[in-house]
Amino acid sequence: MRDFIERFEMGEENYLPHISIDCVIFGLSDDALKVLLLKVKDTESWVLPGGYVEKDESIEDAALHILRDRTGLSNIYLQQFNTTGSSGRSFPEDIKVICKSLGVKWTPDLWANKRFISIGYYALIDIEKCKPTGGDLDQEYSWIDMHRLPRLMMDHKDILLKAYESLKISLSNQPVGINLLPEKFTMPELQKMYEIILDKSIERSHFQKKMLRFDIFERLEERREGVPHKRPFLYRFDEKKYRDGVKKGARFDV
Amino acid sequence: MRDFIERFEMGEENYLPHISIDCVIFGLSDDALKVLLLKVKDTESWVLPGGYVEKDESIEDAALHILRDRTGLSNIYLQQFNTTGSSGRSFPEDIKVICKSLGVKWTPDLWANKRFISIGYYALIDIEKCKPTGGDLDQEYSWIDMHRLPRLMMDHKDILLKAYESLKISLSNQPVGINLLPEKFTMPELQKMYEIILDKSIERSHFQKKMLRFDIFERLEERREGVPHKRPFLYRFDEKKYRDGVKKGARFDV
DNA sequence: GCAAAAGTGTTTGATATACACCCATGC
DNA sequence: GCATGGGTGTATATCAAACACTTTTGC
Repeated sequence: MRDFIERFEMGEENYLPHISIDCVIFGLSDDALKVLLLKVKDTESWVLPGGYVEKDESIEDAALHILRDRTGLSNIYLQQFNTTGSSGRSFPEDIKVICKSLGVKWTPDLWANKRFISIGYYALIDIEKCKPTGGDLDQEYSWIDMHRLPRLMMDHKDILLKAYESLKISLSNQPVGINLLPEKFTMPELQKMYEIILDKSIERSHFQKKMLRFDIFERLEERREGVPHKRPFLYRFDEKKYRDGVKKGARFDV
Repeated sequence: MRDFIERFEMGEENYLPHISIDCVIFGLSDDALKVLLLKVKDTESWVLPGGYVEKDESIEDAALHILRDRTGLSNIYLQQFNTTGSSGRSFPEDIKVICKSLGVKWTPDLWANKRFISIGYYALIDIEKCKPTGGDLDQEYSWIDMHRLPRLMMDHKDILLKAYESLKISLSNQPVGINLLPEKFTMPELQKMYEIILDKSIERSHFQKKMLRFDIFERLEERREGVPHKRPFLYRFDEKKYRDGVKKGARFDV
């Protein structure tokens, strides 16, 4: 694991200047879409997990490193959604607060105070598989409901909302949402996922028929056990069938 | 108009380091989707119109400046589609060739040789309204058929293909294609635009019914004159109706 | 008159929507 | 037994796809 604070202090030598990576990590729990946020010590403000790009590292690898540090996961579904770079995009006052919380010396001419262009990625993960950590920063972290966001530093709320819009559009045309679920899932679970993210209710019978018509889910012999009422079948996403469908020009609109 | 060569020679002082903007400018002509490319003097290679970001300029403004310089147009439909930044993304040999064609001195430690992160924008324009110029570079330019691309320098072909994929996806869900047409257009013209870009034929009657059901086009009294055969009606895009439709959750899938 | 393109209508099958029915489970 | 959620079936409206018919224009 990289020692972030040490590298941060020598940021001018280690990182590409003026460029940052911000990650929006989505997960599902308690029937809600959640986002992993970090609390800045001694404040009531939160930030997105983020970092910088090493001079010999791709921007995607930089995002993957951030994700691995925060979630303990590799093999993550990752999607670049937006790069934001308005002309005066620098936040020296916020950086000051963050430096204080990290125990790092802040000066007015610190490299991190400069104007930054942020490359945004969102990740979709199965929250059960994830072991979140404060990373090297030993920060407080929390999975926070998309619809009950706290105050976020810098322009991270704008970035987060853009990620959410982007996710909704993707989910409407592609079955990316399966990355939020365990490998085996039921149709009601799949439906709930769509309903939560797209924020609308879907008719049960219609949903099942549509999904099965896509012909990208394999129904298993097993059923979900240990639940009340009738036990729903388990399904598994069939990557190959999906790719074949895409090749043939099939659509997966919800 | 900015003197690009002068600013390029002092690039280290004028621009954000390691960041470039590449623009894919799409237009329609001769029943084909075309892209504005610049020919590098004394070579058989082409490049995308591009540039760098001034230290006090937003990335979107940087793209708009490039577009204005190349097309003479402002008020352009502009869409950011991808940021590419693999770890070794530097092209000193290509930069050398480009410098030569610009009449600019090249050295191995030139700022432009360094690793660059490219922010990609595509623009949709009415090719008739456009007065393309080589810009300050006095380069040869050409509208080139998307399906007959020449050799492109650096990784510009990858960038171009990503822009095209992104355009196709957008066009499948949103009526962005109207930006490629004049203000007044006929249904057959609209249909042709979809057929060209999505690279598939669409049934005439079905297309008209679907488009009119969207309820975002206003049929005018006039018809397209000076054409053989029956004269088709002219239509105009109704921005307000479209926004209302989006608000109400209407879909515009083609 | 003829060919070609455009507007419109018709037919058939597929999908969307709403709802009904039965089944399995925990209490 | 009863409430609840899940699987499946049915009826109707809407839409997709293919095609036919009519109109309008240039030649």
